[in-house]
Amino acid sequence: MLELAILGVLKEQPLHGYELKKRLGETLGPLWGVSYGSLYPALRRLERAGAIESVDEPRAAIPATGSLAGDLAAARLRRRPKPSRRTRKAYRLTDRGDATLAELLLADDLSGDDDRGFALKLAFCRHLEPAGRLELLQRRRAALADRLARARRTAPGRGDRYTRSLVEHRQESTERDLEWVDTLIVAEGTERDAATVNAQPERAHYHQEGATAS
Amino acid sequence: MLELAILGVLKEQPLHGYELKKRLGETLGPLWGVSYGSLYPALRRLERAGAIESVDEPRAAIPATGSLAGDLAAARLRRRPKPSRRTRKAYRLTDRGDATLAELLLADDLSGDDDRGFALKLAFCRHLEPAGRLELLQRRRAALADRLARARRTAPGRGDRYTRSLVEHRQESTERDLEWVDTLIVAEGTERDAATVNAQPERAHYHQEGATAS
DNA sequence: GTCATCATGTAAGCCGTTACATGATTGC
DNA sequence: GCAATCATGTAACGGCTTACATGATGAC
Repeated sequence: MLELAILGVLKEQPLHGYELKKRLGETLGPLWGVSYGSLYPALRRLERAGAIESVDEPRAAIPATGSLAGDLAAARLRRRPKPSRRTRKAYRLTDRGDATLAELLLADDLSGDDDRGFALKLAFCRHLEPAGRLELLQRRRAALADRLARARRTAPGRGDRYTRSLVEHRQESTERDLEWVDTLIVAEGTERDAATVNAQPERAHYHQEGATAS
Repeated sequence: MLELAILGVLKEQPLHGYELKKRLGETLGPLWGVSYGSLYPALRRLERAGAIESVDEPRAAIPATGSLAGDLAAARLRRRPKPSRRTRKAYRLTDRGDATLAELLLADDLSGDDDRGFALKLAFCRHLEPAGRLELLQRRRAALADRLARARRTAPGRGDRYTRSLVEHRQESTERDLEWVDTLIVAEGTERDAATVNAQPERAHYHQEGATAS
């Protein structure tokens, strides 16, 4: 999970550990506070695995992608009078790392079951092609539906007042989660239709064809 | 957390590890699947700490509390023709374990922040006196309110479509959690009032709740 | 007598944490 | 020069999991 988060953030721009941690804290929010004790070892692991590489001269590595934050970071790294600064290693995603990211995003593991895992994947799923994104959402949907079915199957009267209320509340939460994922799936579909229409403007009225092969 | 769960279950009746695991699976539901690899060491720790003690002859230890499951377990343990069965150690909560349970339920630790921790405590908070229960609920309320305030303070437009939707959904969930805890707090208040009323039996026609005292 | 289940345990590992140690850069 | 911050790392531990090893009991 950590590695997925790291690759996801580095996909957008090269960063060094310290700033990476801050960025993770921002984007994942209160959802996950990564610590240095796990971050730096993870970076080394990823580097050894060839998923990321350190760039000693970040000014040459950042071609002003148009990302505001990226440009700011690049500027910050640039504006140093002395070319010392031997510490502070920025890491950049390699092609292999890019593949690894896609792989991790599609992995069966913590997609449907683990709530935090799904949130994490969703936060980075923009780096996935539409089909993969849809699959991720549908796996989640299936897991939630299953959880809900299980919850409904168990006898409703068990436990004391508190446990009953807890179970009931959790079930409602699951129902809402399911509805939410459904809206995401629908949005994904209309998004794809819009893209199709944009690609072939003159044949917009033929949009029956399924493209369901998964 | 494991120890809290174990003590909470054993508070109701003595059980041996195997059945304890099943019971945990039932009451905590899909929320938590404990494994033997953590359960048995935890039992030994608790025994060394004096919080629980093993009862070799469970038939003498279960005085038919009226609990259906308890009686069934006792019957199961009773109906063996040969008095062998040296394996299978049932554990019973000691007075010290009782105190430990109350302590763990009131600990600041995972009450407000950790969702799973709160759920776990709520599932066993019936073993707490009303004041402690109220405090638990209010700590949770405070944590949720804080989380919500933080979520509202951050700029709403950040991130891509998926991240925005995720953040929004999480915020709504937190709002619902907060409302739910509020209803629990209110119920706690009316419960206390009802208890006061019950102390004066001429008002018995107010009895909303059936046999809540375990 | 053998198979499923009940039952207890150990070993290794995973994935993260906290606490600590260290050093560079910047602002005053 | 000194403090605050930036920045990287290590060591020890925590809590739980999986996989494995072992054995008793009961049903057929």
